Amino acid sequence: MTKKLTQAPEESAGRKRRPALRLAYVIGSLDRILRRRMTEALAPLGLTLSQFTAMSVLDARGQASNAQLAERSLITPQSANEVMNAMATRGWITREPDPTHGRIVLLQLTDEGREVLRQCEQAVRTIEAQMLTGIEPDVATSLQSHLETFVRNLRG
Amino acid sequence: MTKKLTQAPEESAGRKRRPALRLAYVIGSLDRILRRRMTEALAPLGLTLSQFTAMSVLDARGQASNAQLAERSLITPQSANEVMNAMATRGWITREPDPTHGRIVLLQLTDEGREVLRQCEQAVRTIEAQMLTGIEPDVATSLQSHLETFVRNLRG
DNA sequence: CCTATATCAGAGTTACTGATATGA
DNA sequence: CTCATATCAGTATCTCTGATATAG
Repeated sequence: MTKKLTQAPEESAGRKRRPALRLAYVIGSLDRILRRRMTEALAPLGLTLSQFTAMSVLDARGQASNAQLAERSLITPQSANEVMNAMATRGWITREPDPTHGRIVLLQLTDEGREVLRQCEQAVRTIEAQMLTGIEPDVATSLQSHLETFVRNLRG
Repeated sequence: MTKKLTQAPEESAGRKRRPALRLAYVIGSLDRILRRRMTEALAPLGLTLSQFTAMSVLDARGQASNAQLAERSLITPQSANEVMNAMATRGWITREPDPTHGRIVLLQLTDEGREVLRQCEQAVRTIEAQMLTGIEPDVATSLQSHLETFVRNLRG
């Protein structure tokens, strides 16, 4: 580590202006490296990060329309549709018309899709474990809770 | 908010399998929404997020070669070069040959570049403030410290 | 000759905006 | 008729890989 990261801004220190690392910058850096690592880890399994995200959301929801999935995944319906096309081609999701609404198509993971997703989660777990080296479990839990608050604050 | 985010996994609950939200997923979500917000906020100022990141790194370093900047910004030298082209065109950075090495070009922010960067940081500050709504300052500090540890763990 | 740096050129990816069709 | 959903098509942006020139 060439440079120590100080968490407290020292703007009052005067001449030796060392711009404080913005929280957004740290999150951005973390995101960047995490995204890269996850993309690498998911590639051998045949998924992009976007696809993994969509599959995770679908797994959490159990069932969803393309519009719902898009909103949850923070992408446009068009993008979600494109991602889901790749998933459907590989037989990882099914598309069935909603019995109560002819236009809506309900998306759902297949058993094979769930299996692939489990493998992906295992790969991601490994990365997370490295990331959390030296962090107490309860600290990690608290941290995740706060990050979820951040997301809510920005969405609201 | 249609669905409350629970932080504790409930896998033992049996049938109602609700996959725990992975920490990576939360970070990814936060990154996604934060990136979008920052991109929107920076657009009126004429910078992309990548450009802002590079400018911030350059400001923190004071002076850097293209190769150094690329490494710090987590992008390739080619991408860094492209980003810096745009910055140089607008007069926000200068490119001077390294007196000790004819091939190396030292990059540095101009006063105008620093001014633009300050405006950008102000815009980003606003987004951060919204994100941190309801969070105690010391908690935010601790959080940032932990996130920096995450980055180190993943880089090492 | 070999390595590192800078930089030009082309390619691939990803998500976006716009437009169209259909069902409630 | 109006709105929501799904989906096709084209576009824009970003970063990467490959290749070239030069300095130590």
